[in-house]
Amino acid sequence: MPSFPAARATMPPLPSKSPRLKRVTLADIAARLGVTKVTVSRALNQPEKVSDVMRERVRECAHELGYMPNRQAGSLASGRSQLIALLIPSLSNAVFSELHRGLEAPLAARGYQLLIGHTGYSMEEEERLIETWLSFGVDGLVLCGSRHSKRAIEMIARSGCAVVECMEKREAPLDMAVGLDQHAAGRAMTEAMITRGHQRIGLMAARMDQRVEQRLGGWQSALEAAGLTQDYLMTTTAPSSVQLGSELLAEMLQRWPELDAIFCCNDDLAAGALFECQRRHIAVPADIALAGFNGLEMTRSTCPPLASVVTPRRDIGARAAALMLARLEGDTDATPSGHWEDLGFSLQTGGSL
Amino acid sequence: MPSFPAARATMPPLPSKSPRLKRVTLADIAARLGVTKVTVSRALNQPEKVSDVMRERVRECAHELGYMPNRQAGSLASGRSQLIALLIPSLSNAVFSELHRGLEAPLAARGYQLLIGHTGYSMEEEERLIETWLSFGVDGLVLCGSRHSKRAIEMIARSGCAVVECMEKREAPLDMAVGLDQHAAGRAMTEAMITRGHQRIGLMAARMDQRVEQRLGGWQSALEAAGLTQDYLMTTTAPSSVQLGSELLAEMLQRWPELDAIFCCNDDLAAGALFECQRRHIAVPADIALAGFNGLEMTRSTCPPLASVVTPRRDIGARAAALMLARLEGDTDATPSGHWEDLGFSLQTGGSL
DNA sequence: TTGTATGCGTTATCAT
DNA sequence: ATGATAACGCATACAA
Repeated sequence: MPSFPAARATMPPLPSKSPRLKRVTLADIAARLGVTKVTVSRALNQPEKVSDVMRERVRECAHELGYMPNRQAGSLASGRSQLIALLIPSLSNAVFSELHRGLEAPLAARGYQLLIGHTGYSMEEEERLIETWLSFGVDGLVLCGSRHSKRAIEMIARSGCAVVECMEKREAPLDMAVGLDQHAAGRAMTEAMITRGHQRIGLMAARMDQRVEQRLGGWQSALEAAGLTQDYLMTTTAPSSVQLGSELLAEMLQRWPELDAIFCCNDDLAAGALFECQRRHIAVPADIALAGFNGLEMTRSTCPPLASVVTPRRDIGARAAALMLARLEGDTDATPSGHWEDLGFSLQTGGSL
Repeated sequence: MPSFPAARATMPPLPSKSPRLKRVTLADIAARLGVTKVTVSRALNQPEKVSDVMRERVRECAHELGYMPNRQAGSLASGRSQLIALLIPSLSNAVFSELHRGLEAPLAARGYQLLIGHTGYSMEEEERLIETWLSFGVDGLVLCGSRHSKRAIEMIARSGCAVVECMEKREAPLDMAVGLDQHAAGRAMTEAMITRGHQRIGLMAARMDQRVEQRLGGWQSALEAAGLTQDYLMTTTAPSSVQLGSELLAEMLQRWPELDAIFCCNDDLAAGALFECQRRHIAVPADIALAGFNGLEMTRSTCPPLASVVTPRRDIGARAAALMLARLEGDTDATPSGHWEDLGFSLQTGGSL
């Protein structure tokens, strides 16, 4: 692996940064225009409450001076920050970036800014982030999953902050919830495999977060209902990756050569398993069937395309945003505390079943 | 694609959320302890400046009351937010999540919180986000790339905010910069293909952001230097995806059946191209060689593993954090405005060359 | 339509 | 080691 040289340098003394000029504030504009700060504030934030000429003069002056509002001051005074924090387990998992996409547009449309925190699948880190964002005065919190530390729950309760819990079925949410039944999804995919005639169906799981455990439960109950063995179970708490999928496949085949299908608890694992099959010239699905979970874009392009459970993560984000907005904009009856929604899922059979 | 039912419900009128109790502030603790707010503030933030007993009494009381500091007020008063914003083009691109990983730990260790904004590869959106975060008083800004709107640059200059520009070589940065020479990287990979004996080397690119264009330039100059044709060029501004890689490969092979190698401007495209080759029973690299860019985890697991340019995005994040911290903590001589670093790259030859 | 007065919760500056 | 006072920049209630 050839490596290419790194370099570093510092440019000749550039014209040093202009000394941090004093911030332009409402008062500056007011002074320049011979009016009071209130008028300026109104001209900018409640334009209808001010005369047309005033409004224009203020705007022009603000632009000229390069005025930039100080939102900390604004939030402090008003008690509302227009900030909503989304806490996700992982940034690199496409599932969460799509959840984020679903949330962002509707929130932005109403003037809310979405903050992202990533917990690394740790409840402690989640607690830390909740504390951080609450102390920055977020108006709302969007969490993943249903398990949170006791202290996190207390802090949230005390703050009175709106909360939507995402991704799982959650019949008694902290506040509101949108998700899908991960257990049912795991069961449905397993049943689909059984329907296709597979009998020795293994399960491969990594990370073992809350949702993976629910999927695993679904796999178990489907097998149990069909009177099939639940012995072919390979789990690890290591982070999921494509490479890990290849490794786990190798290990499972060695331990249980009789396997005729493997349900991988996410698409990365499934892809890795598929690649390993290609390396070993094991035909998928003729020799062994594979399925993943989430239905990421990639699963539709592999050779063959991977079966997967398609989860509506983008819709989940969109609904979470809607609930949050309804709550925040006072439409409180539409979204009482305790409200939850199950957005379902669908099966993509691909070519690997 | 079977679909599974969605459900929604609202639970029976739960014991309604306790009415947002008044926030616990420094003043509450002070009153309870018969001291002033200043003392309480000091006990919590500059423990050494207060007597041992006082410190303990304050801490205990704060805990008892469930005190949570209001950082908006703190920032407003102190002029520093301990907030640093990272603006990335895309959340779903693993390159940026790894950049983020590199940044986060060192910043968190010094008490800074990292904000993430995603621009969708749009300069306008970047400008909007810069405005937003500056108005929230961030102490630092980490940007991707070297092209920013005029207004964005003005706002940054006026704010006096510290800036690190990431990912590209940048010899005259706004403030500081860390990256790699994308042109050189594109050229090096192309040269590696030439060295392997390939003569008709195509390039496949999507999204066409700043860095992709630089890689393309590298490809061109390598071909030019070797006296090879630059005709086999297929670009689209559509977002990159694995599926798109498959489609573009199909189109390129139809147009130029003589191609013996394709340099894909990122790993997703390369993976899609590889899968399409598998579908068509085109041997890689015997019939056609493939290479990607970035060296994502996945490239090491495909069959065969993909050649790729490995970029040190995590290190870039770490260096960016170090520069930012040095600047913010007053160690200003170590990181004068104009400072830049090239962290280099390496080639992973995989099995697809 | 505009202005006055006050408060948001904290930190900074000087004192004591 | 602790306190008094004054910012920080803006929004809100109420008044004119």
